[in-house]
Amino acid sequence: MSTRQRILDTALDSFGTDGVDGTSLDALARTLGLRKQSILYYYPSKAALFEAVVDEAAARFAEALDEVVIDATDVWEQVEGTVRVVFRMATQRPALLGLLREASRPGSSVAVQLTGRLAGHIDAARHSLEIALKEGRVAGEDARLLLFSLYSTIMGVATEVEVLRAMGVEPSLRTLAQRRAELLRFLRAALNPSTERSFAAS
Amino acid sequence: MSTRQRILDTALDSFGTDGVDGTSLDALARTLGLRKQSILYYYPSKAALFEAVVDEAAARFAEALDEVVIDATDVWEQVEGTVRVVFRMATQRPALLGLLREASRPGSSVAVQLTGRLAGHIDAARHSLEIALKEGRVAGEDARLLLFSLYSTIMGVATEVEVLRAMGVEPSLRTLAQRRAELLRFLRAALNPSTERSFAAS
DNA sequence: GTCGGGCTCTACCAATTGGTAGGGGAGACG
DNA sequence: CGTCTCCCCTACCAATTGGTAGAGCCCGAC
Repeated sequence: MSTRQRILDTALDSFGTDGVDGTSLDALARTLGLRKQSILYYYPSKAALFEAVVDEAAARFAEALDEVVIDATDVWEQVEGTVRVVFRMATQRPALLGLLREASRPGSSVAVQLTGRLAGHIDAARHSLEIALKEGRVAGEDARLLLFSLYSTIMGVATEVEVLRAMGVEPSLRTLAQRRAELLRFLRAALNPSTERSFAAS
Repeated sequence: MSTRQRILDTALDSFGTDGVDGTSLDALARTLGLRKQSILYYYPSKAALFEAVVDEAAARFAEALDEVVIDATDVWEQVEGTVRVVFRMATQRPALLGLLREASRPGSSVAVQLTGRLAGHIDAARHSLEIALKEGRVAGEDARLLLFSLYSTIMGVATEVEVLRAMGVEPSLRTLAQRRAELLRFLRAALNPSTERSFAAS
């Protein structure tokens, strides 16, 4: 792999795990077996490197989601596929999800950039949600807000490991399957159109 | 307000907004109209200050949740109340939620501390969920995982402002009410016990 | 008055930060 | 051979980092 790509990869892991502010170019170079100046040769500044890393992460995320969108024939399959993709990432490359979290922090400088790269997928998802809503195949009022709720749930369940611990569940491969099953059940119930308004308080 | 408390408050806002690594003691002191050494007089190190801030945030969060738990007579009211509390914080003190997010980052040194402080509330919530599950009043398999899903959804919807923007919704007071209504509808549907397994794929 | 504790300050410090300037080696190509 | 480009390096920099040492000030108690 080219040095340029190695830097990008290592930076993604480090930024996604320790945060951008928590990662120094020196430390990054050390784990790469390089000097900091070699990093600055490829990327003129730390900010530029971060932007490149965000682009890389967005590209990988989009790429993984593409499989889902292509195969899926309806909304529920898309949700299921997205959960599959996100959970795969959570085990194989948690730093990638951490980086998305880092880049989408309120007030982040790269938030616009990140969301721009994923705009196509977001639009597609919103569109199929809109259709499904109109046809009464899923429950909800606003496709955008529904998509937002779905995203929050999936990403939260996939990444909030410490919260999971707080609930008394130690993260492991065995509990991961359970978590996924429970998440899918949760989402399926939330999208189920047949029961709107049938569950009143108390 | 005492200087000690002022430091704690300002640090909470700064840590919650810019992150711990993104906040220097010098900058913090500057916004306080003090020298950094005055901060270090009250808190012997930045790490100690962070721990104190985490405790403070946990206490405020717990305090706000207490109102909910006291009033609530059933699970759904607790969920509704929690959403109310979290959304109030999201508008009145977003940095507090930001700090919870910061403190619960995977691998965070203060994660144990934070979750310890909230253990009582977590246990109580899990307990009432367990009872409701047993009595068939809510849908689900595992109370802990269900609580985890609920938390992820609520916190995500309340804090992921940039994602919301990506969905095409500009955060404002007007859309906030919509977001909350849609979130409540989403959660209500997800918890609804009457429809388990009635929504198959396709 | 003066003593002492609580509080904030000035003065420093070594280490680390992101970044600049430029040297040198190795291979491609004339 | 020369030289040009690509790549990684050493050397250096000013600014900032968290943290130490200790002086001075205010104020209430004795």
